[in-house]
Amino acid sequence: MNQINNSADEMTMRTPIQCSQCSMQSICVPAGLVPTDVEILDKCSREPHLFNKRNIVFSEGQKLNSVFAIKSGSVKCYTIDSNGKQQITSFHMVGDIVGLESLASGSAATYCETMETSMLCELKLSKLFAQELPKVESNLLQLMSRRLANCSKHYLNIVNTSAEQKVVAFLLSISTHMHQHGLSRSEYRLPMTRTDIANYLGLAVETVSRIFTALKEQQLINTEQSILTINDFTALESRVA
Amino acid sequence: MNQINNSADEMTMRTPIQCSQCSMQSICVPAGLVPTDVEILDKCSREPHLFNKRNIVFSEGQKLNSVFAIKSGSVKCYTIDSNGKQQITSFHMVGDIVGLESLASGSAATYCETMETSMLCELKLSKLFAQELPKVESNLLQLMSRRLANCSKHYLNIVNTSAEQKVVAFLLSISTHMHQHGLSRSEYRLPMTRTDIANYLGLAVETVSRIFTALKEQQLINTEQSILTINDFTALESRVA
DNA sequence: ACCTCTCCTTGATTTGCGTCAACCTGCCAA
DNA sequence: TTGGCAGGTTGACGCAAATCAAGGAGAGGT
Repeated sequence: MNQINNSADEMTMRTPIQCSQCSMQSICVPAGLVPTDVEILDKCSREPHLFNKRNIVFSEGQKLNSVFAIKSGSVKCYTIDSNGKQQITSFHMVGDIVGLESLASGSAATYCETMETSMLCELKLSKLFAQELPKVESNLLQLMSRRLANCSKHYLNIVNTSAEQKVVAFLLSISTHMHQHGLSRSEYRLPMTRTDIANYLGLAVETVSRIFTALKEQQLINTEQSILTINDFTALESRVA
Repeated sequence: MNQINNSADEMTMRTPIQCSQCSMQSICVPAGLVPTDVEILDKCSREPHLFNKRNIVFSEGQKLNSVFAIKSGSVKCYTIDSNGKQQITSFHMVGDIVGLESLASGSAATYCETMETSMLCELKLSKLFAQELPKVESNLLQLMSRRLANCSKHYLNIVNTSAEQKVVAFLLSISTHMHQHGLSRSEYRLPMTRTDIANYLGLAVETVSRIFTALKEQQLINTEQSILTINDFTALESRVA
């Protein structure tokens, strides 16, 4: 998996290319996707873009009349505050749709940057809405409703919890996401750096690092390279309760 | 304003009644509402409910095929975690729509409780979607998109800021909401208790109280009863930057 | 080979805020 | 009148996590 990404990183194209995966719709949609996501991903107009690691998909304030479906890879969304400090607002991985917050204003609310080589499908809103598909809006509504619910959930993880609880809840939430998308929930790649995690959770890097080592010492998790393995779900879940 | 609420508090009806405001649509919609809100509020089926202070509008997990538009008053949404602790996820005031998070799952994601005597219009989703109105979904989409954006904003206020910044940002965000709804941005009622604010912001009550006194000592704000007055916007805004 | 840069880790020290405790006020009921 | 209760304020103290500091490992460039 790492190797695939690394070799792909060496390609430097940023312009839209024909996506080999997307020529086959059946492969395009990961197994286990929830129905709504499938339906929206199916609307993918077969113009997937390949983005290199650390490429900007869109910038804060940029006029934006599309959303992006993540076919592979992962992105982080962040704002830059008045002091120039980056604040990550969300991570998105395979199966996610990015840019929903921009729908109302017509301009992007955050920067969106790939954390690794990624493939995104641009979904033009005009097409989505104007086309024959009457159910897309309902699907989008469902998607956003779920996103709002997730937002509250993340919020709960942030407010009134210890640093350890935040990190554990974070790892478990990714695990859940992976599982929902038909991937292993006990072993997955963590595409983001400790610095990114710390930023996202409102902690210092050092704190995140210390918690990772503590969890490893307790044999609850393992990390090799960027692969995270969860050894004991029940123990972890009891920490966040 | 307080008097009106107090007298209304003495009424103990919880069942739907004819809303005197709603019989006049023009009064029903507060001046200054953003267009989307107006359009959705107009769909209000003229069956506003009067809720007493501290009434439950809906409960977590409850089957829910409606959203609620707040005509007057205010509510708090909260979850109860496994330890029985209440965690407030959002406050909503006049002009807001509550229950959007429940749209996908069909059951309420949080409890919703009035903080004062309030009038809410129930908007049945079946009606909204089945009816002639083709634009409602788009409007709802816009609304949810904006809500998502707000969610991120609140998140930014919570992560990586001092207790003072959280409180100041909180006060300013309410000020903005009031202003958007045609009310005074420099003087408004704070319907929630210090305990609620602390819970919402992830702080201790004592901390919130100390910050209020500090801000008062610096002449930045004033509080009499539950009326909050903002004396110096620029000074406050510089604190959160 | 060497340097630089990013990412991660660990230790020592400091501090912001939570916790505990006490007290005041206003409201309601007996 | 008294007592109970909820909400708010203030002070003293302790701790969890930020900050400061240093060093190691790996990747990439010259």
